[in-house]
Amino acid sequence: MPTISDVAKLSGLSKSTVSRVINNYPHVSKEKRELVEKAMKELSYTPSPTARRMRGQVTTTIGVIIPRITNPFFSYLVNAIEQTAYKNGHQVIIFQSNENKEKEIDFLNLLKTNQVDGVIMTAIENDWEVVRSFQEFGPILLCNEYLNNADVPTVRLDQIKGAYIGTKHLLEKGHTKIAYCTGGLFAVDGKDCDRNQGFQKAMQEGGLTVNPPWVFVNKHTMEDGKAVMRQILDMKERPTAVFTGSDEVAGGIIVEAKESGLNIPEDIAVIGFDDQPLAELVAPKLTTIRQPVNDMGQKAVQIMIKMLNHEKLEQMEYELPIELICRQST
Amino acid sequence: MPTISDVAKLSGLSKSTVSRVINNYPHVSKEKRELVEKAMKELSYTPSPTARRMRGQVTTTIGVIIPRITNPFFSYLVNAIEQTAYKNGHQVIIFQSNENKEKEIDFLNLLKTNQVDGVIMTAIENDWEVVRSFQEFGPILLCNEYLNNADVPTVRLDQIKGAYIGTKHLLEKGHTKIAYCTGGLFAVDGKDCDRNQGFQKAMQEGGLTVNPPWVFVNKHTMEDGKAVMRQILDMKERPTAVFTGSDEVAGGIIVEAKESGLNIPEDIAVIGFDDQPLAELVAPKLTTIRQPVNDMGQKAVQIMIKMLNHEKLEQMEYELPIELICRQST
DNA sequence: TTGTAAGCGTTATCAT
DNA sequence: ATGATAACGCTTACAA
Repeated sequence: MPTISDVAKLSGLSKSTVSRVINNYPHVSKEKRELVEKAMKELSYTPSPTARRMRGQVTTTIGVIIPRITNPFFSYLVNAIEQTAYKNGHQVIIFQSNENKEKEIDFLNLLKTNQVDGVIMTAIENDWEVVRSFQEFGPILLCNEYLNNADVPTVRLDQIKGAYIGTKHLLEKGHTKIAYCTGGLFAVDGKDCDRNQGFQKAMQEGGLTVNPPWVFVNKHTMEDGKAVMRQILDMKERPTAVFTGSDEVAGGIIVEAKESGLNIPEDIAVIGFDDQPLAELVAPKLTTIRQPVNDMGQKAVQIMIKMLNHEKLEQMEYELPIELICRQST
Repeated sequence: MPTISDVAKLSGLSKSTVSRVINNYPHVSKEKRELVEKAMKELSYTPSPTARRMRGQVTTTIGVIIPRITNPFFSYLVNAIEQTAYKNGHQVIIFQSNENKEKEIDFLNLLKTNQVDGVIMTAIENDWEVVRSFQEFGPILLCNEYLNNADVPTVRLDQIKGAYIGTKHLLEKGHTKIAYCTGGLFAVDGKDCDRNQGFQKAMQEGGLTVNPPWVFVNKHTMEDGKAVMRQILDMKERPTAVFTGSDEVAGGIIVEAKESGLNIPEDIAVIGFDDQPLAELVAPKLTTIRQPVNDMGQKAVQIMIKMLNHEKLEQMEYELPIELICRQST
């Protein structure tokens, strides 16, 4: 690989001048500039980002932390982030935390060592106190995930509303025995907590109380969904509807229910969350809460870029709309 | 951020000794080593990978080029690659080419500038002659995608066989009017070409000829699948079975067929490729060709690591098994 | 066993 | 307008 010195030598000028051309500084004569450009072309020279980074300038790489890429919600979110970043000349590095605290720390360390210039977190595994301490090494932005009293810029949806309208919809269909699946626990901070609240609010308004055996926590995958349905089948008193925290789980529930000869939505209604492509694929098609992933990814990158440029943000929280998509599973 | 000099100062030793401890060189006295370790801990020091990279050693970052992350086949493949790499202390950077030649070149340039130490390509957009030229900047490995006469290490499946057993299966079910969907073109090099061959071989053996209007090229997504089905519906003479190059396309075909009141597999049989999770979700469940994504990802990383270490490879081509998963759509 | 010093490819500072 | 030089944080001959 040719270096800046090679270009300098070939063009008969100094490294400084070459550097000035590269970073197009104002005070370089047209004559010399052309000389340098010719030499660069001739050697097909590319500046070394490593060296530049060492020198302490470039801020072009964005790290994105996701739980797992095989969850379509996140693959679509990452896709939106990557596309937007690329258009703006930024590179994206994707990290899977696999819901693992240590791995998350490993990745945040890349911020510390300047491997990435900023981090977009779509989920948080460690306590906020731990994550916060990394803010001194570079900007951190929350996207999708959020904390209720945190001092971080956040791009989020109104999860309370999401769970609320979903549950309300089940109530309107006449259900009174409603089960609830969440990806998190039933009482924590942030996104999942808000969904729990939205669910409980709707239940209360309907004059219903939450039945603990019908609450399933830590459910993420299609397999989890199948397992949930098997548990429900074993119950003496079964719910007539299930609210889930993800389309994948909902899909698993539907597949297993049909396997056991149940009809959907007659015997059991199911509502998903995300509006993933599979929602249209499964039969019956899935009623679900649509999250505007593309907009969320775009917005997140736009804000991250502002943060990297040390621009002031107008707001700390950007909230995007969420809506019910009514199909056939309810 | 503390540097190696800070550690040296605090421990009262030289940078060299600290460096020796970091890279655990043999000849350091236990005494000094402990001194250094204590200082490192005290400062919570992390060596700067940027500086190390500049010095020209570290080879720990692997780039992976995929067409799009929202295709489950690739998200699962990337997942396997990432997990394996992480276990071996390697970092993975994911690039979406979006089937775009320029973007692919942009990413290969990271190899040139030492941003990544090796590249795993799961698809190739540019001509091999172009890609090959990047080999001088670091190891390139083909995974999933392949070329028939190329001098690159490759981890691949027997695509001829895959298409062959799929088509054969349709023949055995008594079909004679078989349509064919591919992600590529109907006559190129590599993976898709082999599938075409497998398809044609089975057709010939069944005494059938390929009907051009029933060949659909460049089909990738569920939407593409729906469009294909709509085209088929408009035909005077319709095929009774469709072989597709991906479960997503097959899913789209099934959804659209059901929408139009057709029964599957009675009116039209559909066979997918990949065995993605959606294969179990769609009704009827999808008959498909399983590709061992996990094994493929694992193997690819293992070989890439060998290449990075300049170890000699026993073979240039590693072929993994492929099998028919028979469900209800045929 | 340990330390000194040069060098990796840039850019910023200070002269000229 | 241009050039010499130091500095970024690390590794590695070479010396001691």
